[in-house]
Amino acid sequence: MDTTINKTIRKGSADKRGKIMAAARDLFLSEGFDRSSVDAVAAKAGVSKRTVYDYYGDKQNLLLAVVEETSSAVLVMIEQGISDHLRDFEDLEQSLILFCEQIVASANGSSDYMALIRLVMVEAANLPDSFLERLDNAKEEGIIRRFTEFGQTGLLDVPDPQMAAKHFAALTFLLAFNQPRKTGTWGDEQTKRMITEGVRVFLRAYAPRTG
Amino acid sequence: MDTTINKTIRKGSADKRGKIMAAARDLFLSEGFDRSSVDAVAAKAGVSKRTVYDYYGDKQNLLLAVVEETSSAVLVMIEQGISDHLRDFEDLEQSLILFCEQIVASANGSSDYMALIRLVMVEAANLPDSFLERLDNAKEEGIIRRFTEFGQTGLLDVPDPQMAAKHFAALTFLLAFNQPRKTGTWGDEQTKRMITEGVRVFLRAYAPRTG
DNA sequence: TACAAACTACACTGTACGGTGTAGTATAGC
DNA sequence: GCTATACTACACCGTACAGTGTAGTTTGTA
Repeated sequence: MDTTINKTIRKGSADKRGKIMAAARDLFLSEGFDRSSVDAVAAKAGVSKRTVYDYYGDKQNLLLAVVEETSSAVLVMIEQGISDHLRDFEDLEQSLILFCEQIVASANGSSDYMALIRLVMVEAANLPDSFLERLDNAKEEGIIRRFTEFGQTGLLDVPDPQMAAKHFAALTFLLAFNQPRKTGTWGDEQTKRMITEGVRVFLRAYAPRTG
Repeated sequence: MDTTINKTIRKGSADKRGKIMAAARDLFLSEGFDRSSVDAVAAKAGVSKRTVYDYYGDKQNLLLAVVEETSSAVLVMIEQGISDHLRDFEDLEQSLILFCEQIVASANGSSDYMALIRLVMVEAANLPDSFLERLDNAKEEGIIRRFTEFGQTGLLDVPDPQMAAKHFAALTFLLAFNQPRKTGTWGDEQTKRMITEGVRVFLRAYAPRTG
């Protein structure tokens, strides 16, 4: 989707555009939308404030672009995790753990899932119809597909793959993300243990029935 | 803790104080801290802006009071849910479901857990040392105690009650709260189903070993 | 009724910020 | 060199809002 305003579409450097996006993303995700001034975004991007307005029209539109870009990054990251760990593997438990760890680890970059959710929730009123819902559904899709297959091959007992995906997410990264982080980043030992335990509980509940 | 500023402690109407608190709570939780002006709080409380400042000193301090009050309300609400459903019961599954439904239902009032979490997360930088952590721990305590007992009486197999409490919360209300809500409130059929399924998965994973 | 505390109404200050307008500079293609 | 486009620097406007000061009004109480 094109999020630029009509009046002035700069053709030239997609470079500047990228720098503005990155700066806005960093600031919005860490400081929040209201607390980030356009002046600050411009300064961080190494660009004049006027250029920001020439590219994105107004602050609202910039937010929209940031949310779209970050959503996309999050989805790509999840897809990557699936490719890396849930296509070919030997130990299901170990693979699920690695998958989660990769997701959680990547939340300290341009695809911070939790920061995005927070931003979208707070700013929901000013965003087009339920961005959150779309993101929420899209995020699950890949996992649902894998779980469906696991069900078919008898690796798991999943009568409702969508619900199973929700449960899996809840027990692992959702739990990790909702954990108060002291140091500012995830990835510590406690988080790893939480993921491991979450995966085990999931597998215990969704193990194939042996009867 | 007394959150009033020193200079003028009004003795008279704790009534006004309550009205200001309620107004600030409603506005901060629904609109967010930055988006709520002190003028709006005063108007909603039916009180002059000056009175707000006389009682609470500044906006920051008002936020602090709101967070403390709401935290307290949330904890009381959880304790109430435990008393109502997890002390004496016949069917564990049914009781856990009722417990969760009560928690989720009460999130449309003065003890909106999720709104509080959101507020504290966004405003974390301006709040005393990790309010979030304290709230997070306190919230689990009651549940941990119940699960510990369930473990002792053989109702569940819980080697680590704290982790079990986290898993339970994740599978039920955490999941429900993170669900995008369209209508503005929870409590619909989909939420009920999610709670039911979450409780079942929890019980499947933590059932006593029959071996 | 008299007095003090509680409270309101309101004017006012300072500041931060979204957004615009514009003159001037850099740059690339002709 | 000429010209158009991209961009900066900067002044500027309007507004929203935190917080204060104060004069005057209400209200509880002796």
